[in-house]
Amino acid sequence: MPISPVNSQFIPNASLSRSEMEELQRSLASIATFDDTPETPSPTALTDPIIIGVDQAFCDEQVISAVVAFRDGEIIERTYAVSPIELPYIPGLLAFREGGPICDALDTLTCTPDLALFDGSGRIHYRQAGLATHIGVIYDLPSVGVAKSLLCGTPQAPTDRRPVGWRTPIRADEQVDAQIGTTIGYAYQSKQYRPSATTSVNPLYVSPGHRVSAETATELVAALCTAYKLPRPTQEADRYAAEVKQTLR
DNA sequence: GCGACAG
DNA sequence: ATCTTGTCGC
Repeated sequence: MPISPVNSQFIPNASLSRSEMEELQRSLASIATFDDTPETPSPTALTDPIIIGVDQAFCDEQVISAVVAFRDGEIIERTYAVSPIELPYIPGLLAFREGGPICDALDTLTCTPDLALFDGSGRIHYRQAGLATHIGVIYDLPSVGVAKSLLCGTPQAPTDRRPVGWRTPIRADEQVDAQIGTTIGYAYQSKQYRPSATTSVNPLYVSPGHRVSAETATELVAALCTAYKLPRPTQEADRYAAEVKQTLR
């Protein structure tokens, strides 16, 4: 059975004003769940749940939103949607640029995912409403945000030159709409840094999207990071989006 | 005015 | 995100 929007009032509308977008984010953040639920997949039993990775590629005025579904480490479905770009990139409003296209792609998925991984932040966001949280709430689906750089918040410890598996909490600071000190995610070293000093590998910034805790989100990403820096679902979605992009040229 | 800023 | 060749290193 396919998934469908549960909280459709949050489906991104690119024609809203900036303040209206921010207000909608505060509203959806208030109903987001940054804790594990009975339906949250267990990081130590990842053979049964269906996990999807979502990522985008851009081509002129269009966005290719790709979704790759996994079960027991195998790809069971791939789908995508091509949508018009309706908004430029604005830090803090990424969901209004990529969210619509992502919903277009998710609505063509035929399987029923138990968890979604997104390229971008979840709770690590000024209003605790990053892309992963936004889409997770719309479908009421457990979701995790995996960003390659930090949008806001402060790492508890310096993140440079850390060994694989190392992590440190990302704490809310004055620019985050949360009690200062709240753990809103983790920096996670998924790949070894270059001992050569001249080149280094930055950590991933993992945060809860919806219905998952920061700790479980990080454990899930750790379990899904195999050969690459990015977790498999996201890595494959990235590759698939690029593959589709070539087709459109 | 200055600095910061997911993709 | 995207524009882009070679090159250093495991």
